[in-house]
Amino acid sequence: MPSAADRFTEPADPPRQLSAVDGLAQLSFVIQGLLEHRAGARQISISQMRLLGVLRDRTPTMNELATLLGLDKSSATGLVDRAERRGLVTRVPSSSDRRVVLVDLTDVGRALVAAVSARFEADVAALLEPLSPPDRSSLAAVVSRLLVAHADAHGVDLFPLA
Amino acid sequence: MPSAADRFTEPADPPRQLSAVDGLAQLSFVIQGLLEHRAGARQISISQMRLLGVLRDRTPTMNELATLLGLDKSSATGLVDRAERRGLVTRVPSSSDRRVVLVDLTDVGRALVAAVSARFEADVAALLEPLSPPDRSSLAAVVSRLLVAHADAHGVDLFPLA
DNA sequence: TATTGTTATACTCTATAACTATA
DNA sequence: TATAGTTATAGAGTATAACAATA
Repeated sequence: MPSAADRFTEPADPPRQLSAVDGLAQLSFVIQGLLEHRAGARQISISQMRLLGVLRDRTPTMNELATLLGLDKSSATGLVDRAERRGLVTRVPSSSDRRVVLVDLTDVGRALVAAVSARFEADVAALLEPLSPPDRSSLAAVVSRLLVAHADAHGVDLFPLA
Repeated sequence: MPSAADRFTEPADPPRQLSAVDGLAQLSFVIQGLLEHRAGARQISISQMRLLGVLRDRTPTMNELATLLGLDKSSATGLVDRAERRGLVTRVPSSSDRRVVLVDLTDVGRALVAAVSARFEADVAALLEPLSPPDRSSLAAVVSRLLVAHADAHGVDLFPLA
């Protein structure tokens, strides 16, 4: 695993051509870093951002939420507790089953996730800016193919922000 | 931010063509998930994995280590404490300055990071398997260009495993 | 009895501030 | 005084196990 951090100690590193494997691995760290930075600017963790992202087009039960985020029920309780304390989400009792709690975005939460997402996507777009339009679209096509193949093979494995 | 998690509730989702921005954002989550999974199989967190990765080709001081990982000194102390308790790293007193502590991988730590890295890289390689060799190498070329441009623009921003 | 959600508890990870020991 | 590292403390995030309320 060649390290980009090597540039820290070897600044004169000649630009080498990375393998697709190494390049994508490094790129994934860069992109996660962009998200962390944009979310952090609003005092939001990646976990909170994923929570808000999931809620953008859903009002799930606590149980469904935990499954969507790949967390234990008790972890979801804590995550929602902290988000609720900050006014980003609300707990709504279900009318049909008194055991069930639904989780919903507040207006503040919705505005926050929209703002962070927009800035993050702009960052990724800026990252892609050195590419020519044809390069960009062939990259999009190749990456789409990878994601579709991966989703087909693993079903429900991918969990981006939302 | 289109969500891959949508496939959870809409399994019949037709394969859509994602934009390069959305595709790369999602792909970064997939790749981070692969790493988390392989590290987790050895009871190792991403933070511990990054620590071990940094130490693969360095024996830094605590201070250097904190800088390399982008952490506060005190966070590095805790990270190294836990790794040392598990026999993955050792603290070595500096011979030239009695305030300084160097951090080194143990053989166990070195074997662990090698094993996890190898499996993770194989996972990424498997992810790329649907691509034809020419597609793979053009992907490698494009991604390399992005990383070089990003490194040039931001200096020391990229922090993969190591 | 089974399910939904919370609570109790414990551990990792991170940060800030104060401290010790060198330099 | 300044630097290297640790400790004290606090909070987020996660998990397991036990629990209460409801079905």
